[in-house]
Amino acid sequence: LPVHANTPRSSLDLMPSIRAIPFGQSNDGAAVQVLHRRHRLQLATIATRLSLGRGTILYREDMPLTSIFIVGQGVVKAFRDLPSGKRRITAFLLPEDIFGLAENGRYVNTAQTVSQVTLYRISYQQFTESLQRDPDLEFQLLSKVTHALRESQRHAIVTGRRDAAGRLAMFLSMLETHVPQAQRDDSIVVPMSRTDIANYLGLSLEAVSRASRELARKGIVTFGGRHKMRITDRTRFERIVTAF
Amino acid sequence: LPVHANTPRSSLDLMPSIRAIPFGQSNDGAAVQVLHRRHRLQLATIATRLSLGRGTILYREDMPLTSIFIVGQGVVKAFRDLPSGKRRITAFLLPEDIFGLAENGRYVNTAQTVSQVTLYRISYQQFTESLQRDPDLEFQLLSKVTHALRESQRHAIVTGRRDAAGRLAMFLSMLETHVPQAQRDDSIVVPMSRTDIANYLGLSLEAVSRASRELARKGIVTFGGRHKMRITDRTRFERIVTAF
DNA sequence: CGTCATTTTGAGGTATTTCAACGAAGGTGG
DNA sequence: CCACCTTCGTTGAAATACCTCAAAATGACG
Repeated sequence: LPVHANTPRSSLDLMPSIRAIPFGQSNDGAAVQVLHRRHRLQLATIATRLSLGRGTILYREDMPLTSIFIVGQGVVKAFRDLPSGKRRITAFLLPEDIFGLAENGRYVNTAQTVSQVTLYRISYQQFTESLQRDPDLEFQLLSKVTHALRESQRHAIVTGRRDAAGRLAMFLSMLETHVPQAQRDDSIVVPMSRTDIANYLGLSLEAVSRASRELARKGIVTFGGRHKMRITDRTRFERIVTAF
Repeated sequence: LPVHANTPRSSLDLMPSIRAIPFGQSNDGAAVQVLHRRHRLQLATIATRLSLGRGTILYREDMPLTSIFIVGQGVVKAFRDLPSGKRRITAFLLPEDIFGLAENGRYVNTAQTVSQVTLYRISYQQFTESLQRDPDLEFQLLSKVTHALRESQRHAIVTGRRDAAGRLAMFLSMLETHVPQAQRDDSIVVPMSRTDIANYLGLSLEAVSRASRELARKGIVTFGGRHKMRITDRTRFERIVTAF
């Protein structure tokens, strides 16, 4: 499945900064902030760059932990499939996020690319060795995991809302803040499918579809295709996001 | 409000191990595992021991970060009050958990004691200094925050269930695993109120009450007062916990 | 042993889930 | 470049489960 898998490299330009690092004996998640230049350089020397197509599985739940990953471009989803057949996406990993959360040496989620993605893969062993050699790097990682924890709590609060439209609005608001927007206009890129959004928000696909239509019908947002949207009534949009 | 506030101490016996440490520029949560003996000793020298009654507010959302806390005995809840008036408990902090999650120098949740509690308070500044001096301690903390992240994801999955009885069963199951059980019999201590449980599970108080009654009526559990319960049909209990 | 807070119970309202089927979009191969 | 096929998304209607409101009952505390 890996399309490209180059050997370790040292080009700083190609090694992205890190936003989040859930890892180690347990965990996954999305984190934040940027590593210092020298940390990036250090990690670049032990990272393998990957370019992967949409839908590629990086690892599955319960598989032995072998590597952690850093997102360069694109979006990855981390999810768990429940006995009922339902799927719960625990986090979307965006550029600069680091992921590969594990527990007792096994990944706790399944990771799959949502779009064409550029990734940096680092063997877990080498990663931990780097951490032990560099306390500063470790502190950066700690900050990132902490941030991921905050994000996870936020996620729990969003899914606690009763109204589908409100949950969707909060999700779109989060996209606007966190997803790199290449656009010059004020449109927001929605890289994931409606199904993915439903699995993230804890709603049925139909509920997400209806909520989208509802926001559009009320003139609050406009969709330009399924992966691009624009907020046309910021006031009412914020009111919905906040009103809970 | 603090009932007792002794000066810093160095008694290792009285300084509990740490289970979770969400802290720093952002974050809160519950974590896991135990610090090494010498770490506990080190923290004990800078910690202040507190003995607090039920319902004591330790800090409020948006207040400036001044200290982090470690639970010795008892239970603390971390929550956010939403504009609608609803309250969402993001985590229960149990013995050995460390908490005081903040973001941009301000606590992200409000922390309040659920029962009579013994706490260790450490000034944030001294805490970070200890971390910088001791990379091992920092690594332990990283492990704990990572664990807290896993717990938060688990919480999100629990609240994603549709059925109240199932959510309650998962909650009770979690209590059985994590809450110190002084009892010699197989009964489970439920330190928090039904209202707290409702706020944690994202249900109404009435729904929790009805779910409790439902489990009891079916003979799956038995309640001995509101704060003690016993699982009388382990098979069906596990079936409910797992069936989702 | 009385008061206050918490919990239980009942009845009705509402939003989402389900089930089913149609429609649109994206990808592949001829 | 078009047709076909598969996946994804939209729509409609009924069922379910929780929420809300209101009131009684239970338990905690002093």
